[in-house]
Amino acid sequence: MNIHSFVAMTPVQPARAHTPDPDKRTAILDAALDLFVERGYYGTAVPLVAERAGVGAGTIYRYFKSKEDLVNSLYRQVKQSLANFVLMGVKQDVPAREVFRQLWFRLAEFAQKYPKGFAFLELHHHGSYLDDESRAIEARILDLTRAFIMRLQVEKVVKPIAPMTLMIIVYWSFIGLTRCAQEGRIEITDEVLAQTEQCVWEAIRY
Amino acid sequence: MNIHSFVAMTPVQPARAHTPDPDKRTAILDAALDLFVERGYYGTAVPLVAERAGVGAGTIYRYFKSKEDLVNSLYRQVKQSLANFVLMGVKQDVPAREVFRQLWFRLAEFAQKYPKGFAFLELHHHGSYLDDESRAIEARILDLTRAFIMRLQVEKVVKPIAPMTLMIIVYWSFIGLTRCAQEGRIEITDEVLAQTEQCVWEAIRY
Amino acid sequence: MNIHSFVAMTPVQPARAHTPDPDKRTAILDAALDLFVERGYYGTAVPLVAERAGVGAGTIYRYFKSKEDLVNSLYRQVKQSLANFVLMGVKQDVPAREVFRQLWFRLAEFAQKYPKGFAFLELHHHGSYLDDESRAIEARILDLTRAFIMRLQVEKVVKPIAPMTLMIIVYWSFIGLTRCAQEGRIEITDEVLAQTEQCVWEAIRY
Amino acid sequence: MNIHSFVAMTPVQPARAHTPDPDKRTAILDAALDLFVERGYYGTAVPLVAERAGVGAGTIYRYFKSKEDLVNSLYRQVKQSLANFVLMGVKQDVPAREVFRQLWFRLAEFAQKYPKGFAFLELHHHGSYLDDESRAIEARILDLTRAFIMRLQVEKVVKPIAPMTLMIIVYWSFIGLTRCAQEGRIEITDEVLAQTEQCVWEAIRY
DNA sequence: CATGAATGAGTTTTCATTCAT
DNA sequence: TATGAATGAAAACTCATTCAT
Repeated sequence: MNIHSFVAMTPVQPARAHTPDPDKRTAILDAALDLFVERGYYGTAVPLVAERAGVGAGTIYRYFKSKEDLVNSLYRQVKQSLANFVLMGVKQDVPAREVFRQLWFRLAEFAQKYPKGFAFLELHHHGSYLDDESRAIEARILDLTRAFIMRLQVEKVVKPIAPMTLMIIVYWSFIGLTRCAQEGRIEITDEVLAQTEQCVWEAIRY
Repeated sequence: MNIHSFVAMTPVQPARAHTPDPDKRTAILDAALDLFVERGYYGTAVPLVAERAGVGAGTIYRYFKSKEDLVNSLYRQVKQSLANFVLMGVKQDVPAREVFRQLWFRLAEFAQKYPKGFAFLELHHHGSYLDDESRAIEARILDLTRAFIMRLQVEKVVKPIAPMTLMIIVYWSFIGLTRCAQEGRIEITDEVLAQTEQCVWEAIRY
Repeated sequence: MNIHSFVAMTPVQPARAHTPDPDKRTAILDAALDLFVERGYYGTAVPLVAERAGVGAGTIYRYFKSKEDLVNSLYRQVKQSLANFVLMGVKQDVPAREVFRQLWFRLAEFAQKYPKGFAFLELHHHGSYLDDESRAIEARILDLTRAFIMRLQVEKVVKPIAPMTLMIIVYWSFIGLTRCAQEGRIEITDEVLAQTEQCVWEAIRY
Repeated sequence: MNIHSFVAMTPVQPARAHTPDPDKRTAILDAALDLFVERGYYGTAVPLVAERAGVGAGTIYRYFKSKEDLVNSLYRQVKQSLANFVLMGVKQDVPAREVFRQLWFRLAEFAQKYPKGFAFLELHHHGSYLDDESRAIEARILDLTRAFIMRLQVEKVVKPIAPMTLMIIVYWSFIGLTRCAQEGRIEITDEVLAQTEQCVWEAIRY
């Protein structure tokens, strides 16, 4: 069970006429995810990805234009998966406090189910190789989230300051949590999760 | 004006008998800081650092044993500078709320004065090349901070939950802020800074 | 015609599954042998070996882990070939004097057929880069030779002194001969060979 | 007590107007001898020679044109010292057998007194860097030795074959002895020395 | 004169990408 | 179409030599 089995359910991957074997593409993405998280982008040799994926080195280049294209494709898929997973799991017809709680725990569920996927999104210094399309996806997700926050602001349940600021506090607190957990500094128990959720809510609530 | 002009005022750098030209050493560290932030550690070739520093490629190896030694020296200097800057600028004989405010704005002042230095500390997945000494410095700073939080907990001004959790919320919110500012997503005005400080305080206060 | 055409007939080279082109491996070994003899190990750059072998520089590293691995592989093959060639060509059911003569001329035949191979074995100060396996091969050959000498001593046909001493006189006299021939100081004719064989025999005979 | 204190007694070093400090020159040669024997020519960095000699790196280039010039100067001095030492210690008005014994033990005495000097002469693959002058010295010594052998041949005490051949047997047997001693394969006791002298004499005697 | 910091050409080695099979 | 052996450009690092002091 891997993130791409989830990814596969989403309409993210654009149909590329010349790549007739989606299983092989998925195998390559899975292998790349594992290795990028373990060893970093620059520390991962393409032939190694091929070997782990069980394909020839040249085959990778039938599915991806370059190593950079591979990492960008991966980034897009995982980012989109995260957004889908979180947003699709939230019932909106409940009080704002409850919606927030759901979002937080949905985020936690994703990070727990697909730790490598989440780690990949936040662990690296993506800046140097992300392309415009990847940045566009990020921007779209950001817009969705901003819209949601603004709705809460209209309802006067969260503070009337720049939505971006509120998002940063919530999301980066969560990232800090997972990062520290990865490095073994803390363990993310249900209790910790509940406590931090409460803290962060108090940070943003009206 | 660069972080090392600040670093130079602190007694951080261990005297290395065989490197008699501190200017050149500083020039190399400055160039490395710029480039590591721009392109990442693995994305930065040593000759490029040399060129930007205005020295020959071989010269780097007169001041640093290896590229890894260079990045670790840089990490230690900046990390220590940050700790010194923040802790030395805080008056302790004031209410806890005020101490927290001072810490936050001191952090912000550092990040504003030496944006690349702060970015460097948090932008990378340092894990793969930091050595024991660098980790020791990190641990020492962490301990200091934890001790401070526990004092606030005894005074019942912050929540009685794991100090690490509280630290994460505060510090990673700040990191998120600077990271987004770097990427041009927000601008860190005095107002934003005051608002976020207030939010984060509400997250951790008792 | 090169030493490796001989080597190829012997079961020396261990099967390396990941190197499916023995021709290319042989071409690299041949080029390395030429160059190491001409310019020494440290005087020979890897790309030069590649060029002479007619392959890319990177290709060398598909067949050998490192330059040191290359020189050790070469050393082992040549040393083993020499031992095989000499020992396999000697009939043992003849008088000791005759066995010695056969050994001497067999050695000479090898040195004449594969002058670079023989030169390589003795020309260098191998000490600094030979690994344990290479030394083990050397030790094994030494033991065989020592055993042979001790048999002659029991038969009272050679002097009853330390076998190592006798070996040194014989083998290093031969090495001196080939070295001087290489440097053009003498020419190794059949007559010279016969004369020296007689001299050396008189040195060690009882 | 080092070989160059001996060297100093010989008229070998040509007066070079621009090198006014023979002590410093000697210090450099001594350091180079030590290091070349320990680590080989290519394994020895010039600044290391300077450090061991207690001079600046640049100073070496006031006494020697280049690293190659340094190794050649060293080679010439040691080679000449060896020749002087051996030839000057031999009384000629005794029977040929006795002269040979004296030569052999004089050689041994040199190798024992100045092991590094002797090792340097024979340990390396000098071929790649020795210049014409060094080769000329070698040739001169060779001629002297050849003349001596031819006298013995006229007296019918050694075999009437090419003098070079006889020289090779004697000298390379001795080299083999010292080389094996260095590598720890044998120990050169007085007994071994006497035995080998006897063997080698029997090799060349009429 | 003597120095030793600085250099850049050269070293070994890696790896993203290609292309003959 | 899929492969993986081959490549060569580029990486980190070394060191003989120079030259400002």
